[in-house]
Amino acid sequence: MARNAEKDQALREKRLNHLLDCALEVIAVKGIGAVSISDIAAAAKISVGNVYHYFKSKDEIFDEILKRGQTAYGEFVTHTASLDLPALEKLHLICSSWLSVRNHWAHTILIHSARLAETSLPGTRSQVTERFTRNLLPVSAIIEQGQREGAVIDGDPLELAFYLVSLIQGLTLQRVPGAEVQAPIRVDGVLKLLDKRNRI
Amino acid sequence: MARNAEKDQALREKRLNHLLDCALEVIAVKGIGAVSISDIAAAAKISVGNVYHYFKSKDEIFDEILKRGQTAYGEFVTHTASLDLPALEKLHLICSSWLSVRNHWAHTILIHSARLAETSLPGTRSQVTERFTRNLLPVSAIIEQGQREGAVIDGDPLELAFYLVSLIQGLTLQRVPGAEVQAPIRVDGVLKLLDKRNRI
Amino acid sequence: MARNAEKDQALREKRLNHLLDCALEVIAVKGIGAVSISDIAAAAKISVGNVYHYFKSKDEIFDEILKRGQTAYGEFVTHTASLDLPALEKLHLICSSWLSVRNHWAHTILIHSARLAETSLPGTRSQVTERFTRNLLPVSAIIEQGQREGAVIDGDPLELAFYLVSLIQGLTLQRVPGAEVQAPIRVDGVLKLLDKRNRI
Amino acid sequence: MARNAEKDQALREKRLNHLLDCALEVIAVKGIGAVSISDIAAAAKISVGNVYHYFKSKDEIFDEILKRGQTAYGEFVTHTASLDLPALEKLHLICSSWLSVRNHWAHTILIHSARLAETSLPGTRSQVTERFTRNLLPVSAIIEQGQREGAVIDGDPLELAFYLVSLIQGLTLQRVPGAEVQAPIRVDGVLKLLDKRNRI
DNA sequence: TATGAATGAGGTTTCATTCAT
DNA sequence: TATGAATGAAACCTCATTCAT
Repeated sequence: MARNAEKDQALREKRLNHLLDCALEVIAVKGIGAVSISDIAAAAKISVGNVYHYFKSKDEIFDEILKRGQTAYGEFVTHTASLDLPALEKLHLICSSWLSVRNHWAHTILIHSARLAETSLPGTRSQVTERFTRNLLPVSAIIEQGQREGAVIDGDPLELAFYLVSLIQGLTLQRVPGAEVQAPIRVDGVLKLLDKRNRI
Repeated sequence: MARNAEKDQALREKRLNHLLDCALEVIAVKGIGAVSISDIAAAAKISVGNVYHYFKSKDEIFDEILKRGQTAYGEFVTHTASLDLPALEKLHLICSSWLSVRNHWAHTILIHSARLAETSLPGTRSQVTERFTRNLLPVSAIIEQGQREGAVIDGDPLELAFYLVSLIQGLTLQRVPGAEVQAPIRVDGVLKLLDKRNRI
Repeated sequence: MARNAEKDQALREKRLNHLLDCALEVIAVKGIGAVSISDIAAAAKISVGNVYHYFKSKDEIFDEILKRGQTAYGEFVTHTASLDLPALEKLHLICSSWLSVRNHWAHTILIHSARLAETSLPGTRSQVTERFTRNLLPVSAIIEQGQREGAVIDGDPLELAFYLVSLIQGLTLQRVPGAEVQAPIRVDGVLKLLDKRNRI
Repeated sequence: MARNAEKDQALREKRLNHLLDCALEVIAVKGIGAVSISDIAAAAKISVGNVYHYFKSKDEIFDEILKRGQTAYGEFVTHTASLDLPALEKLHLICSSWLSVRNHWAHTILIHSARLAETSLPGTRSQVTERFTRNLLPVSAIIEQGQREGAVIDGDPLELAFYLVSLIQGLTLQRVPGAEVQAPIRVDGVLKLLDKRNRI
């Protein structure tokens, strides 16, 4: 009668991921701050009380979403950096992915909300920031590659990476549904800011 | 007529401004979303109920702060644009002002929070966005001037202005107290992204 | 320089009456319970604080309005009773006045609201009831006259008066603006309930 | 599945009804307008917050009580109308029930309060009035029967029903605890107003 | 008398979290 | 695990009344 412990664990993992997916979805729709536990529970079609069998608190849910999102982004950037491509093409891949996928949008919102809010879990903010900083490194490496290729303007690669990512995030925030700034956002346009060649 | 109507009005105006200043201050410290009316009242050293003699609702307070901040910024940018200076120097003035003054920081936070939150006042979000868009125009004019001077890279001036402002805002958000990204933010570095000459 | 004390008193009386008129008006529009002191002050175009120079409390205002209304009604009924007319014509006068004049409507509402609410002034309810009961007497006298004339059905005159007035009040309540019952209210119809002759 | 869904639902229904009963009780004692959610919660011996698990707002509670009361009254009147009895006896049943049962009294108060107050739920007032009007129909039918029997005076049956019900309600309002009018209320006396025979 | 700012108590409502089943 | 009722703290807001001018 006893279940396989391993299988149980896998099942739990799966439900947990489902819960986080639903939470992110509902955050994207209602906006963080307006999202309650019961919203999340309803989205995942489980009961309010049951949410607490998977997470200790609401903040832990947000923490987990952030961790997942930033980790996935970090892996994507690291992988992109390792490709055999010119630097500008790599950056193009990264920027267009970031600006196009809806989940990235929600994550950006969450990252900034987590920073802006007085979240109760003390570590959240510093962890978010730390992961953010760590994720700058692959981008910085790409930029360094671009400088070696003569394709990217001079300057401290980490600083430039920081500017690029901040710009992308800034642009993402201009696209909040219901408050879209009416100005074009084009990846090519953004990358020209770093492009050394077409200036002269 | 034991009171002077004109003086009363001036007094009211003064107290109202004081209240808004205190509110911005406390928002800057605690972060919007964590700020309650009683926080604001305590900061201004008046009672909670009295706040409602000056504003109909919490949202109206935020609206007013936003309006004041964006209007002041708009005037500053417009004035800067009208100076008799090279474009890059004008941009330098704007960026360093924006990145250095603490109030600007709080305003940026507020602007984004107003967008991210499901605020009840229906017009808030669109008004914020509209003012934001309008404030792009003087920056765009400066960039156009810079292109005529051969100092700024080619491209649609409004688009470039949008990128510049989004970048500044993105950077501002990386400086939330308690979550500062450990990477340098230098106005000169930022402006090199637009600088045509020192690339070649 | 000193004003004439008598004139002062008259002026005060006049302002006081104006205040009460305005209060009744605004109660009629907004409904009691939704009316605040500041509503009344605004209607009378004086300041909130100044209201308290004329009345000790909100309840006292209501008390006074009720007293004025019930007293005026009592005088009207007493006067009507003293006329040299058949009883049914007297009743017709009373009923049509009651059902047609708007102020009467507001007074009826007030009377019942005063009873339904836990008003703080302890005497209010009993005073309202006492005046109500006293005002039944002239109506009762008219009914007695009608019985002597053979025009009104048999029965204790006071009891019949009580029924008639309760009926009028009940009908008045069916005419609250925004919730009017769609059924005809005709004085002739009402009086047929008391009419002895046209039945047989 | 540690719980039984069907049983849960029944339990909820039961608690909900209990809550409404307690609310009506406390309204009857304190008068509507003086009743707060915490009064209702205390009467039902649950916490304030928990009230909101059953009703979205205070107004919804009032709506629900009104609906229950008017519906029950409508069923009672309809049932009475269908009995095999002389019309006057049917009317006697209805009037004495209405005048004697305490709950009816509280309901009448509520009905009128709902009309007098600027309630926030927009439909409340019109719904109350609509149900009131619909509930006139069975009474009207009884009166028509009485006219065929030669027992009830002539006139539009609906109009007479309206008068009768308004009278009953008017009398009910004279019995507010603490403000009882000292005059007899006798069902026989009331019905004589409609009685054709004992006049001549 | 006249003003309206100021207060403070009280009301409604929301919601993260706990708990009995 | 799973449920959703229950709690309690905290938020927003209203308003009768007082008070300094």
